[in-house]
Amino acid sequence: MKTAIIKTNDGCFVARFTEQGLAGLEFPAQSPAVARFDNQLDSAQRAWLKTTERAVRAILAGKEPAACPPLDLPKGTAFQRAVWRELRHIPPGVTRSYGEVARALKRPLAARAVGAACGANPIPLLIPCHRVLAANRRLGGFSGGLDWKRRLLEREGVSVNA
DNA sequence: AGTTCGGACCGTT
DNA sequence: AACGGTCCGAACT
Repeated sequence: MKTAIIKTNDGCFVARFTEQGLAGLEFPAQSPAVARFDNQLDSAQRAWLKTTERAVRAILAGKEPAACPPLDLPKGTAFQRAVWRELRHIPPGVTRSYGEVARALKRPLAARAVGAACGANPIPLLIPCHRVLAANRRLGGFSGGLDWKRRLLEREGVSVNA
């Protein structure tokens, strides 16, 4: 697993690449105690990095990315991957509730499990878990911090209840 | 209107 | 067996 940095106006994101594709994306750490980075990406990974950079910047601007790198989601359960795949169908500016995602997966009562799967999402932004709100149209939770969730939604033109 | 409370639900560890 | 990025209705203010 190789690590790369993506600089944006909102801070430096951390991207993790395997031989299969992008495996992880981390929000900028408040304490940039960044460990050592072996930036020895191979050529395929360098291409993925550029695609990832453009995709991240697009989403930070509230827009749909033109392209995404291949995603490598090794340690996800079948249910989690089903949730993550469903999330990728939600375009910018659109939100669903945890329960709605559960129903789309034919597990109408699994709203809480959907929330847990969102929390386990290794690639935020590209897998847009920030577009999933509580049923009362309030924010719900977010692993990366609710301020991030609110900010991302605002950039997409979504207004959220206090 | 808004808020709190309790129970029920599901997948993961 | 216990815990969550939940949900809904009921019972409040």
